[in-house]
Amino acid sequence: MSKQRQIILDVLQRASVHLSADEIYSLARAHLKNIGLGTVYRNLNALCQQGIIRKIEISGGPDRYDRNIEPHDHALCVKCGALKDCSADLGELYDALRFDGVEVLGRNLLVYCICKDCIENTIKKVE
Amino acid sequence: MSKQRQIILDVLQRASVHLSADEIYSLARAHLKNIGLGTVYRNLNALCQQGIIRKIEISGGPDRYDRNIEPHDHALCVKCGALKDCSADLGELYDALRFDGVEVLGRNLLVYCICKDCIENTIKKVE
DNA sequence: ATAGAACTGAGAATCATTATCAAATGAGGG
DNA sequence: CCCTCATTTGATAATGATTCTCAGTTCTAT
Repeated sequence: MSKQRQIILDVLQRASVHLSADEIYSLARAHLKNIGLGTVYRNLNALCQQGIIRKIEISGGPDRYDRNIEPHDHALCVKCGALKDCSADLGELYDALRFDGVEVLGRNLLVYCICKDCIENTIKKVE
Repeated sequence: MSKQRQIILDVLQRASVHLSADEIYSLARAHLKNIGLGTVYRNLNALCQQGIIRKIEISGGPDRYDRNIEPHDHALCVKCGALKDCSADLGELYDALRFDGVEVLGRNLLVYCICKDCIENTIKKVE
């Protein structure tokens, strides 16, 4: 575990939202001014492979990284970009796939939504 | 509906699998030899916006396009890349989100799997 | 026919990510 | 301590998918 990898992991542990590689790079630079963006990607991938963190693939945008490796899903606010954890029960779908002879490995579920805050702000504007 | 857009739509209607923009481009060129890749993207996006086709965003690969606009999900075989339709029931998750004041707009669900054919081929190799 | 709008093909630009590679770092054995 | 060898780094080039730009072409409606 190199100094760089430790810093990247610290940044992720401390983050309250799911960060993109570029955001992690910026935050890491505050601790190690000439860390390279390539190093950030390299270590994020390594940490994913080791199962220490998890990559959340957002279509139409950069991937984000999540320190919570428990299986869970995400809801993306299309207005403000906030990414919130949530959890779907896909047991029935998995069973159906297995019944067809398919081996299920994992999933990537993104729910597009408008979050509570954005809805409230819209209402305020209309008033 | 320009000639180009009609060709692109025909290609999609005729396809038995979900094609990427590049694959659609290749197939369209068989009908109109100097159609541009930009035109393909432009029309695919227009058709999506009109709700005539649907974009399936595959993390870590090019987007695919689907003429089936009914809400449904997809299972991707990580061995052979085959993309199969499937359908999850996310009613409970949607209800939970709505209960929290979130407006649900849609979703993108991709199940990673190993398809029946790939499993059978692996067994044959081992034998 | 003709003006204006919409669309095209070609290629440049963009963005996220990965690959490359010489230099820096680190751990273990003498 | 110093040397060796492997790992990792930072900088930068390369890649791949997609979007943008723009001059030229094709519709459309009068």
